[in-house]
Amino acid sequence: MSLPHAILTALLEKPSSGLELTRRFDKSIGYFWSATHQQIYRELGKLEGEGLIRTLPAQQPARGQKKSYEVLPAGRAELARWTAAPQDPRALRDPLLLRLRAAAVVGTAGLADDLRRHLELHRRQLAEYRQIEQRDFPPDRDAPEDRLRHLVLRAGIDLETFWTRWLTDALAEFAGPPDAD
Amino acid sequence: MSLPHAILTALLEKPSSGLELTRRFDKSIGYFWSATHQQIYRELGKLEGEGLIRTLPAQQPARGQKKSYEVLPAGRAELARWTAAPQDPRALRDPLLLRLRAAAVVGTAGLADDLRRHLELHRRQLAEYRQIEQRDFPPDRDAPEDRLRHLVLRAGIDLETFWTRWLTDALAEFAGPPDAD
DNA sequence: AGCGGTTGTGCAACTAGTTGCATAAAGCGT
DNA sequence: ACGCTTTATGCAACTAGTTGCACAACCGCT
Repeated sequence: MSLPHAILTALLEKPSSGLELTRRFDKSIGYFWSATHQQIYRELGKLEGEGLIRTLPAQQPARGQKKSYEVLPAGRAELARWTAAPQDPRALRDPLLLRLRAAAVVGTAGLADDLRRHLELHRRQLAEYRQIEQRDFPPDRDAPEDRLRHLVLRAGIDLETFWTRWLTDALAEFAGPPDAD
Repeated sequence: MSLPHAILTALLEKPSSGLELTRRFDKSIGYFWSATHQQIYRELGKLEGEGLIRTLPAQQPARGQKKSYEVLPAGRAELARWTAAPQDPRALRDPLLLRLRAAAVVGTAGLADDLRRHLELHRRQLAEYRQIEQRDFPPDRDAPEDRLRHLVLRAGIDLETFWTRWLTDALAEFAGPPDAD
């Protein structure tokens, strides 16, 4: 139930066409709620049908022609409602942890390489987040709503930090003590 | 593509019926890969059809009667293959972060209560993990495959620690500076 | 003018996961 | 022997997300 609200948020930040949204979902909002262009186009149609958004006037185009959307008052209200509504925290669900658990049963052969690759990817993501932090959230001025966005970015940074540390530990476990038996 | 492998891992650790698996998925493996009994029954049928598991002999029961499964050599091989195969890290996807981002646009009214609730839930989960750690992984002896399982549990502990800290920060953000405008 | 890449929108079919319900057997109290 | 609860398996229908492809318009090149 999150995708429509992700789109509403993105559209409130700036009215956009489907493709523009898709691009923006490749960064920013997409960092913690990714979506394909397919999902986005479908959801835009649905939201329009529900009267939460509308195409910017001065256009009624067909295929292959740009179509920009903006949020209607009903859409903003729905987003506010959703934001305030209680929701259960999402359960942790990670295939990598599952793989480690499986490796405890069938052995760790061939795993270390992929862990190293993951480590590298998480390091890169972390570096990207830090760069965004420096660019968008300089230490001094901090508008009230920027503080919230900064908080979200900090979550991303801390999570990537966790993964790099954890993967480093895991690899040490593999390389370090191959004795013990 | 993870559920079948989660089931294979669980069955290798101990042959079980569908219901027993469901219960075990409410803890242990389910802590990082949850599944409903529906998914499990369906997947068991599929895995049996593919010759990766079989019902324990001495039973050919119907509805309402227990049916236990064990992993066949082909199943173990498939699990080993999957464990060693490279996989991309799963993208972060969390509705709570989305909500904070939405709140930056439509306001934080009504949010703090639910954040407090989340904080409490994460604290509880953390306490539960720590208890399991004490029970199952005493500081001295550590069998080779227990080290891997311990590593996975540490990931859970660190992630819950992250969430409790982050939620505490977020709440401080709400309560602390209601000035600024 | 015509070809080829890029931009932009979208359908169809699939996989994964969830929810609600049906059904059967076994244990237990009376 | 009867009904009630618990244990156990499963079907059907749904929502969410992914993948592969089609198609139209536009832009630039030659």
